Amino acid sequence: MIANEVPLDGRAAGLTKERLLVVAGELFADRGFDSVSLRMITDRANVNLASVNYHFGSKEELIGAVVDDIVRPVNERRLSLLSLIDYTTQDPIRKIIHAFIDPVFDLSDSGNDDNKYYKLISRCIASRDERVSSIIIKQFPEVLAQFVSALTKALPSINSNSAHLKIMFMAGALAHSLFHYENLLLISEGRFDLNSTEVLKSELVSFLLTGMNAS
Amino acid sequence: MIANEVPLDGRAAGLTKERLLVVAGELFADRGFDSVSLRMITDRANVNLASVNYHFGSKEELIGAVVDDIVRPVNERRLSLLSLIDYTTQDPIRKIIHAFIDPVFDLSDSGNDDNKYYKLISRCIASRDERVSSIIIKQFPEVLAQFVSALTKALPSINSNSAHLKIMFMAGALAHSLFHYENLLLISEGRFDLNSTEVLKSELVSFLLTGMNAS
DNA sequence: ATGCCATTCAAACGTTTGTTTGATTCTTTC
DNA sequence: GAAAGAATCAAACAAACGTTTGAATGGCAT
Repeated sequence: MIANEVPLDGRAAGLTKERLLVVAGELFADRGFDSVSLRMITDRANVNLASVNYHFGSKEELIGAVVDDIVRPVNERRLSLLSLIDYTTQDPIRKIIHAFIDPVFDLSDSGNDDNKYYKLISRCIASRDERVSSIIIKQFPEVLAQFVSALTKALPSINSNSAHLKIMFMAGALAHSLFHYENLLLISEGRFDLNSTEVLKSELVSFLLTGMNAS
Repeated sequence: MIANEVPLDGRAAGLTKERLLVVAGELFADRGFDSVSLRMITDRANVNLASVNYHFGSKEELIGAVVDDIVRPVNERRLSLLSLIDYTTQDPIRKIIHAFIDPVFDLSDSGNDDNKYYKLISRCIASRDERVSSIIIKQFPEVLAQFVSALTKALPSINSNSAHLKIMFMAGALAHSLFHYENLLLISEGRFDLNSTEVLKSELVSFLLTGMNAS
């Protein structure tokens, strides 16, 4: 029966779990992980309160699943792009920068609801929450090390301190501008012609590009 | 009686309130505003639980007082330094950058406990917490506008979009690197010779300096 | 149809949270 | 020194939280 492939009622396997991930991601994105209760999530997802603990075990593991779902693909794509760089060609630094930021900007290319992914990923990148950063921290030293190594190849004269710091500057500029992008549109009413994040991205790239080559 | 000027017991006026601000600031700095309960604060400060509501009215107002205490002086000093800039002299951009970041770095010049102020102010700058950002937001549009204006004077060819974004990049790089400074020291054991934040600051300045002049 | 397993459900659990209360203690003022 | 006011205290409050429970419900193979 082909019709069974598209179940309509809420009892279909995997549907509740998926819906929890989506709704939790939306709420976490614009209210933070602490301020969102399980009841907010389950109410909005039209599922029972207990289903969170049934499918994920605890709220902490739900947060972990949401964070991992968005951070892991980004970091994997970063390392993948980074490994493709040929340092003998021109402008390897530009490619390093794109390897770092493109996977983030590309998050909402495939679908709708732009700000959701942007706010969520920037919350993860710049998280000050112990529970979240413990997940990020597991992946980031590897990512950081790879980008430091890449930067050293592209700029042989750079020292380790400087390379580490510049990666942090890049991460900070990315996360901060992405998270406050909405606010920026509101503050300067009309003066911004940014319907998409294209302008933000190109400004960010040129800003980082010169910064990486600094002294 | 001169001796009365320096009261020794806990009943002296203003002492409990002051101690609450200090201890709350310490705890907020490295655990965030949500994760710290009033009982943690009052226990560590050796004061009664009810004294928070007596002196501040609510937890939210305590957070507000702590945030305001650290953010307001920084922003005032920023605008003060900014107003002193002579745009006919050389390197006005460098001075703009210093006007933005120096008041933050200077926070712990006067006293001890470096990381406390750094982590707290960076939590405020890059806060994703509604309660905190509502306090920051009140002051930041003015600061942002002034720095955009300054950047426009120093770089007449820059457009408004670009200027706004570059200030955000600067704020993000500052907050992120300052907050994760500890972690950075841990990750690269020994390789960092940064006993102070001097190296971080000078790297940040040269990074931002070239970035501001980008395209 | 029947038994089985996964899922959903309403309800309650114990804990922690910020807040309030009313009595008590100290300081200040006359 | 006694009254008045400010500050501290132990105790309790109601609300919200994450979690657990046990029954009810669904699909599915036999």
